[in-house]
Amino acid sequence: MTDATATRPSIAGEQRIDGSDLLGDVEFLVARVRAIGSGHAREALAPFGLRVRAYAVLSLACGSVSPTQRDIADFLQLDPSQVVAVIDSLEASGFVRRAQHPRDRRVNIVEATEQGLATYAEAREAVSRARDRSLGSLSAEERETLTSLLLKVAF
Amino acid sequence: MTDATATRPSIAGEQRIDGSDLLGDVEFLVARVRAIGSGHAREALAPFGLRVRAYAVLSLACGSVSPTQRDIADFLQLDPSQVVAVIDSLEASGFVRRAQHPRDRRVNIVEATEQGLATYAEAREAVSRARDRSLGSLSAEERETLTSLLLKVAF
DNA sequence: GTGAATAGTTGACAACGTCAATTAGTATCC
DNA sequence: GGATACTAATTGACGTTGTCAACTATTCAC
Repeated sequence: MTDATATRPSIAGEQRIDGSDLLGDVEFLVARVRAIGSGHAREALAPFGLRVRAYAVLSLACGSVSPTQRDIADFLQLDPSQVVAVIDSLEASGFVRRAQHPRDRRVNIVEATEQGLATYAEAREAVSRARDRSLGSLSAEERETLTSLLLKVAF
Repeated sequence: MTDATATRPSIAGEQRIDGSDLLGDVEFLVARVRAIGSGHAREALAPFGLRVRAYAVLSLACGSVSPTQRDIADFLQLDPSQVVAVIDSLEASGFVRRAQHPRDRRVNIVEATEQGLATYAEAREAVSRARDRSLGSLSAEERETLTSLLLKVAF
């Protein structure tokens, strides 16, 4: 009776699931870690009226080079139509604006407004704290290692 | 003209996006890696009539202990109603069946059929090859490290 | 200048996530 | 042993996300 599983009806003598092959499956683990992390990030961003997706776009808009919508779609691996929706909402919130490209009238450049920059600075802190919660089981060195390995896979 | 970016209209003298803070953001990287990985997995699983989600459930059903639907929901972090839908489709395909729990008639035990086991064995290989593509930039040792770090975060 | 390609936009549709309510069965507590 | 609380599975609703095709305006290439 020392086992918390005793009250739940599983099969074969109250034996728990073992995850079989999935526990060694990087893709499964990545999906699970993402679910955990984006859940925390979502909570952290809610007070700012931002979702995870919009935060990522705002982050790009706040970078040193204002991106085009196409840049954003490529970088975030989004369909261009999704970028439209996110920027519509960010623009409605007053965080970014669409500006003309100097030499190509097809192109929109997404610039952060003052308000967008200020909000991003705060949101960034909140996300950072959320990250600390998600990665609490890792040492600083492990975090570093994880980041660099993911970076290799991601690009 | 040696630069492939020269044909695409970006801002500030054809300078590319630098990703700003996102490149050091574990959550962003995880999301991106997941998108890449599940894309490959989806392609690999399509010939079997399986989606990524259904493959994960089938994997559990093919494990040493047949799970209950509740076990599956907990392990995959799904709402119980989503499990219903996935098992409905797996059952319609003849890959699993719902069996009675010996001591609790509320509970369904999800068992793989012969066909389910056979299909899983093949699908597993296909997923493994897809994984090799996704993780091609990592050495075997790095893959091992990545897996164990993700495991620490995931559970 | 004509034809091919690209940026952004709109709309449609399936898949996914979340939540509330229902039904059937089991456990608890008096 | 009977009322009460809890749990497993299911259904249905609703908003979000992912994917795709089509369209317009503009630029590029020959």
